[in-house]
Amino acid sequence: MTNQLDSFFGAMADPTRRAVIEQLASGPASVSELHAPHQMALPTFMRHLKVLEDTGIMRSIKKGRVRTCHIEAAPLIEAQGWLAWQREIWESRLDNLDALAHNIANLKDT
Amino acid sequence: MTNQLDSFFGAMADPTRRAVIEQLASGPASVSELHAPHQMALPTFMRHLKVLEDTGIMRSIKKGRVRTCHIEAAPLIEAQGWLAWQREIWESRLDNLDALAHNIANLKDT
DNA sequence: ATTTTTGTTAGCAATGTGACTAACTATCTT
DNA sequence: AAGATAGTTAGTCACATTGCTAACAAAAAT
Repeated sequence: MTNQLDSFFGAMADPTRRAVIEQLASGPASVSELHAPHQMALPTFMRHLKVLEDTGIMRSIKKGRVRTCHIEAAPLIEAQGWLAWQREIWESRLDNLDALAHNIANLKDT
Repeated sequence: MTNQLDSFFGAMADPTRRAVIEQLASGPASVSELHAPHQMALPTFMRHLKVLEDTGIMRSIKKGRVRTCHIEAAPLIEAQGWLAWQREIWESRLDNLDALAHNIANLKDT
């Protein structure tokens, strides 16, 4: 029962990592470009990148001394799917309750 | 920059808590009903419920000796929205790349 | 050939997380 | 009134997470 979702949500729980995702969403970037907006020390930041890469949310290749990072679609889609699925279930349930309420109202009217 | 998303994703990072959400999606349930499918000790399980409640994903009321839990829509919607937004951004980017690739192909053809 | 840039490795400290047991309270049931 | 049921509180423990600094390596620029 330990899905991909575990590590995905874990990865997204950190604001720094979400910010990296947001930045990467508009195109690939190098480590230092990604690091620039953040206050923390570079090694600390690298650990965040490692988490993203280990989860499969991000991939990177090193060319010369520059490592370029880019986003990977699959995990985001899976997680969004899970949430959408949950939402569908409880929304249909709410609809049923709503229908039930209407039926009761109609009974009153007749 | 420390949104609701922080605690939301943190809450969803645990399989036990996701299982609770899944169970709650099909209707409210008591603490022991929610606990039943899980091996862990009750106090441990209660902590998971507390996390869900603190995050606003779940709410509960106690009547007599039974505490009944039900799901709360807002945070799930917000998170799904964030993911959808991210996805839109990189999908449009991929579309652009695709269009670019086509243009290049067309240039070759002419 | 130096120096600068870009990233990496190693090791440490503080805090957070998820699990447990034991003991307890409050509410139904009998 | 006694016992069973449902949940709670308190205290402990191991491990993961997130931050740091210092020292290092490899590539590019001068």
